[in-house]
Amino acid sequence: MHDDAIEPFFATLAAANPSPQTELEFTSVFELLCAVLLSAQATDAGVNKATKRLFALAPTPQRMLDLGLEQVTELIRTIGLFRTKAKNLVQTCRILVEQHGGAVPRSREALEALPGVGRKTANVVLNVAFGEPTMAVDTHIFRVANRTGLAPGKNPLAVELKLLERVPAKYAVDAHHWLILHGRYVCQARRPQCERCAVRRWCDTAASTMPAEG
DNA sequence: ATCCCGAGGG
DNA sequence: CCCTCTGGAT
Repeated sequence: MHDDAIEPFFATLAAANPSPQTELEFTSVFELLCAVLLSAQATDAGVNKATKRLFALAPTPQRMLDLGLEQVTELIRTIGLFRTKAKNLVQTCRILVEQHGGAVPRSREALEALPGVGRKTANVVLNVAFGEPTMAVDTHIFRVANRTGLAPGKNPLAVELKLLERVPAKYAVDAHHWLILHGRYVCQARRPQCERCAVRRWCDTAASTMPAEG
């Protein structure tokens, strides 16, 4: 993708969706952290079903500790990787209570020190909860960035760094949501919906495989 | 590089 | 059946 295409690319996504948001359901920063931790290799819809049950009984770190690992495991059983995630959730709650006064820390370093929280999860929390212009490169963003030529890279970190240097500052906070939603509903993994893609005129892949518009 | 791991869609 | 879903730890 040419440098000159980046501004209109994001302007088009912005016009179609002025205030993009996560589709994860939460009512506090703690719940956001839990939902994002659970969302690894899982759909938002699936996570929302589980967190509806989980947050009803454990809306705070202390309440989740009181609930215990067995109960937490049962409540999130419908999500993939549920055993690992349950352990990570409970242990994360323990650290929040013992080291952060029951609050979610605001630094990348403290977030990534939580079990089950890596760079991508920390980036989501920093962006959604604290408004920082981070690029949380998930499966969607990795695919869209490479396919379109917006920010090609062989691994998520390489894509993230290229996005940070290439996305205009005015779009930096919302960019990660635009790219996710675009990947989820239009630029899908299996069958990309190029026919109804608003930004195909700037896309490397669509340009090489589809006729020019006329 | 490999493991974890259920739900939903094609 | 197969692939995909806002990955992280080893």
